[in-house]
Amino acid sequence: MGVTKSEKFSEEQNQIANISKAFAHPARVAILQQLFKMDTCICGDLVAEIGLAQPTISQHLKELKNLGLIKGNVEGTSVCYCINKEVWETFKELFTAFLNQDLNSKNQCC
Amino acid sequence: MGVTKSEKFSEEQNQIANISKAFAHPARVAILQQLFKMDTCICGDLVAEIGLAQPTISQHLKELKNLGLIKGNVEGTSVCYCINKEVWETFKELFTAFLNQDLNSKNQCC
DNA sequence: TAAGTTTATTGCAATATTACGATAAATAAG
DNA sequence: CTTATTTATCGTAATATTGCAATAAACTTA
Repeated sequence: MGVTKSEKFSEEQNQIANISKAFAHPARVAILQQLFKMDTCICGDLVAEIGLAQPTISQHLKELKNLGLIKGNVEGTSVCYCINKEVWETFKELFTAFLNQDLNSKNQCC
Repeated sequence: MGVTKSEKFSEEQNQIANISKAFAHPARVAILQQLFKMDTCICGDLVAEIGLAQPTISQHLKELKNLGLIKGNVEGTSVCYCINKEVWETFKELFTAFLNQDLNSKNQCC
């Protein structure tokens, strides 16, 4: 118990759930928005921008990186993070298809 | 500790995170897909369709209902669930905007 | 009213997530 | 080499999520 039974679901369903998990915390949403917004990649600036402790931000960055949504590049003592465009596009298509499902018009019990 | 610090984030960031949470479990993704797919609203059929126990499905349905994504309608001893179109559309727009953010082209450190 | 059907709720166990202090690791500057 | 700067990792505490057996609640039918 307490474990998601992934094997009961399709590949697509699990993928949507996994990507959603990445978006399921406002700090990670904020990090992604910052990476989109800044014209230069940010690093520890995220710690200042978002009001959470450095280890917490580092942990969120790790999750986004593990999923493949962002890439990290070491520059001296600091690390520069960017959106991984290819992965973002792939995820976007998967998600857009899910969001744009057609509702059968007969479907009206409530 | 262990509590998401929602107050540090914008309304929009929290909204995206909350909607994402609803999508962050394959069983809920499967439930939503079924509700879209069936031409008649389903109810306990979800328990048969998805291979989880009845209380578990009931709990997932409750979460989706609390968020406003689905509506439930009692019909005799059974309950018929449907997508809440208006809420789905609202969430879709919010999400689509998030997914379609523009990447600044100068943003190339990695 | 009694029995059957369907869904919701309760209670609990297992696991996952979030947060951060302490500290390690890596590099840069002096 | 020493010190400062920046980021990652470890360890741990608090909380949230997932899953289901047991049971309650609501309704139907006999």
